Amino acid sequence: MAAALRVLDAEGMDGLSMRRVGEELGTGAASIYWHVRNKEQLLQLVFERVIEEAKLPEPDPWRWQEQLRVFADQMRAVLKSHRDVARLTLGRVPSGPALAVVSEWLFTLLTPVGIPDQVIAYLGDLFGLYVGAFTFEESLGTASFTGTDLSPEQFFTMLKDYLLSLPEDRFPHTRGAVDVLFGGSRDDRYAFGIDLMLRGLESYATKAPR
Amino acid sequence: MAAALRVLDAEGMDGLSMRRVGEELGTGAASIYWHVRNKEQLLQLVFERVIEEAKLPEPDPWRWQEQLRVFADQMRAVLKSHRDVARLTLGRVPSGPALAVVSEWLFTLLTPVGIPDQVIAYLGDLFGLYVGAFTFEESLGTASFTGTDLSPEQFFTMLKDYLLSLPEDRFPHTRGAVDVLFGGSRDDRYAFGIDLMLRGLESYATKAPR
DNA sequence: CGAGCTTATCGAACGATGTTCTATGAGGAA
DNA sequence: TTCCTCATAGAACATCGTTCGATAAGCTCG
Repeated sequence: MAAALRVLDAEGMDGLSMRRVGEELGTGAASIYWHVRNKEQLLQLVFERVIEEAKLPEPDPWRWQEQLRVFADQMRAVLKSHRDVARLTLGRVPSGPALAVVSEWLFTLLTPVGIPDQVIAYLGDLFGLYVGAFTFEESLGTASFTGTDLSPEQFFTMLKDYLLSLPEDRFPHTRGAVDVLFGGSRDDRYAFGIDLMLRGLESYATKAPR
Repeated sequence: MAAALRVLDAEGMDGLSMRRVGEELGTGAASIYWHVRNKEQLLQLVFERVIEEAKLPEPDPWRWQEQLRVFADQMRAVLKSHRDVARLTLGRVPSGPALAVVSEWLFTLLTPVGIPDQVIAYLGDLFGLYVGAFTFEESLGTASFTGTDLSPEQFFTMLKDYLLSLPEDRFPHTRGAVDVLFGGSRDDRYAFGIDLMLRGLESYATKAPR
């Protein structure tokens, strides 16, 4: 059932209509409503289905930072492996089982180094939010953008030129740092966010794992 | 022009149709397309209009952490002050002027404490992403949720019960921490994210401001 | 004055969407 | 055979973003 939807997801999210799904199944559009209450529910099923693809390594508290990094990369890779699934993450809570597994994984990884339970709990949320939001923007990507019909490259060079045209006395730093503002790959930006959170987490880690 | 849209934004985003906007203006729906190319562009205008409401304090590097915190709270407050505007932030780049102002503010605030330019640049992105994503979820809030027609309270207590029904040997931490997982106000969760980033930033701050 | 241009609006229509309703079968159990 | 469930089909509804052509109102310029 939800399997035929993956086929659809592989051809994009806009244009994922009920009729299109029905066509994919060889049935009509209305037939779907027997299996599923809403389109919303259908999307939720797709979402959960994809989330379950993530595999977690055996938690090793001695290398908790590295493992969190791997976890973050994993999640992003999974979300990006299916077209537009990233757009479904925000505001969705993963299905019960997946939630439990990730939660337990985080606790067994981080409790031994002295990080408080409350911090771990919030961190799970935060991680999910970050990877969700980042891949979300990545998924929107270069689409439509600002309502103008400029290509993303055009748009960015325009913005760049604008920043360079700023009065030098009022925007000295920004003018000088325009290259560093727009430079950097997406991977770098993603890694930076994870890194910043990890650095923050270190200030909570009091013990060495025993 | 964009003024009449704020009135509409005050009555929700679903149901913000071109026809409704036209009605608000006392004109038809098609008339809008003379002023604006797309609905996308119209939303962009609304977004920029709202972003400009944010006021930044005079940057004071001696209290950079406190000021970043109030900045974050400011942004969230602004995004929440207009219904559903939060849903527009993700994937959007603020209009040129606003971008320049915020960027300059960040540089003058953080450069004096020794934080590298590259970090500041990425941080601007990250902050925007975080506040955008958080308010986004807040805006979706309790709507529709998982495709089921349960109220959010019902949903959460169900999820809670599920976690408590887990086998104790395989999910010891999660079972024990179920209250801390679901406890905590939204404000607390938001503050935690900001806090974690600030703690991470501290590890970049090498100098005391002079 | 009036011709022509820009500015702005209007109504009708098109195609597409999510969803509902009702009718209609297929397949097994009684 | 009869009945019940599982599943599908088609038609229709309301709504949406968008396009098109016609139509004025207000201005400038000859």
